[in-house]
Amino acid sequence: MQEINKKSPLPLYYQLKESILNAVKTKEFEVGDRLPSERELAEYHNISRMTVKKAVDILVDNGYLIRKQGSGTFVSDYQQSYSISPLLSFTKEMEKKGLNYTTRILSFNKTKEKKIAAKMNLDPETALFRLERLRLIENKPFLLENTYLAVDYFRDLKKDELENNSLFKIIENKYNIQLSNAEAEVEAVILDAGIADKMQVQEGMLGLYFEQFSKNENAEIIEYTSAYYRNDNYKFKFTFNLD
Amino acid sequence: MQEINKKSPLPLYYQLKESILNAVKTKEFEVGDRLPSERELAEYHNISRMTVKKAVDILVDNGYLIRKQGSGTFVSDYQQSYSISPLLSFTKEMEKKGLNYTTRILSFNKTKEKKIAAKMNLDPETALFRLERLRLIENKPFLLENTYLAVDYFRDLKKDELENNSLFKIIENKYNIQLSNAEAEVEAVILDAGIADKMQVQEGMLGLYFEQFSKNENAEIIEYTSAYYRNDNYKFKFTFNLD
DNA sequence: TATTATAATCGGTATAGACCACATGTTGTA
DNA sequence: TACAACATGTGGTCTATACCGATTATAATA
Repeated sequence: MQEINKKSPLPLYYQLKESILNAVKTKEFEVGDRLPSERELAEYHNISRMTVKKAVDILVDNGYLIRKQGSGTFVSDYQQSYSISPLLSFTKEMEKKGLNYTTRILSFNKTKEKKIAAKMNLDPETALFRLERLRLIENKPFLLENTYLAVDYFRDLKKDELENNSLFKIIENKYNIQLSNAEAEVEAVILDAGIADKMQVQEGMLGLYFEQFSKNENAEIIEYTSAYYRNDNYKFKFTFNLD
Repeated sequence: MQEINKKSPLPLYYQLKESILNAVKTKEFEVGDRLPSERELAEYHNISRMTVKKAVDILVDNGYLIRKQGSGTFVSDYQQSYSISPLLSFTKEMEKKGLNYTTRILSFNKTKEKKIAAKMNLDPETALFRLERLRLIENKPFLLENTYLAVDYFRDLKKDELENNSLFKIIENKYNIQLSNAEAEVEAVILDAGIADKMQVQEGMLGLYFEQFSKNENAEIIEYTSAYYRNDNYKFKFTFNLD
């Protein structure tokens, strides 16, 4: 278990949280194991029990640990519900199904949009790349997506590399950013004229509106995508684990 | 603002949390308002600041309040559209978010429906339990779901145990079936008269239609649910891992 | 008047200690 | 042996206090 540095500017509870998390991930503490008691951890690291509690609180809240009063704190076997986002796996999913798919880049430019920056927990003045893509299956538009990336993370991003590579491969390989998880929200919408035109459907048709936030291991939002799906022909499908 | 009863068996932080939440809901504290400082709240209720902090922590975590160091704690405007993950257990999700929820069992009976059985990869003549539930958040209908279970797997399933327990808990604990994963599909729909009536919204409103197949470790479909979600107030949200 | 220091106030972190409720292992007794 | 009583260890709650860093209001200065 990693030591705690009292002279570090990082809060003690934060260091301890990371230390425990690390021990869980490296299997030093395995699923089902009982952690040292709060009092033991406090004594070991020479910090107060309340500080230990704060670190454990966070990990319990995030599902990594389970507390049992009178008994101890244990490593959880809870895994975040796993699912395949149609956005992420678009390429893979299409190949698996043997469908003809294409992606058209409608636009790629730098912008500054305060609302988007706020959603991404960035400074309102942050420069962003905006990538608008239309995805087609069997030559029929299926998905229209707007992706935003902070310029600071993605210097030298060029349109032509986006033409030929999956965005997620670029993020992970060229920029060496390890994406950890993503949150997504779906709602039903009526497609307005602008969207309907791009997707070659009639205005007023039903569609799905989708927002996705992809995060790195420090829970910083790396990528934000908003997208419209056609509601016919193909369904928005995903799977997730339950154990 | 509601007083705190030191003789109550309820924890002080819990009482204070409820008190603040109540004050927010009754507009005693309106969106954007600054709350009394932690020190003021502590003095007013004659409790320690750490206890106030714990109450505020929870409300900040649930999105009701926003803290600004050096400035104060404010009522958030985010609570209007809260995100709900339907994929995990509804019960668990609601408790985590600290929302008031109820489930009404509209009907529970045995049926034989060939189309449903076919979807579940069962013999068309298989007897099925059909469970119709209406789920409410803060007393507003949010989700109307129809769940089907094969009678063979769930002998002795009674309505009253469904009233008091999460279905997933019953499946796992009473019937000892380990659910492994699920597939889900979402599409946008217009709520027809029958559905809209049950959900207390106007006919013709937008909603989400959701189908879910839960499988055990042998990839047999144990549970099939079709559901309608209201498209306002709460968003359909989910998380997935990327690594 | 405009700017710059200073003070006051806010939440953020941390401590040491206290008592409670719950779970479990141990011990003494029937 | 079986059971009840007890001791112990665990997390749950709570206090009073302290100092830090960020923000804002106020006062001093140019």
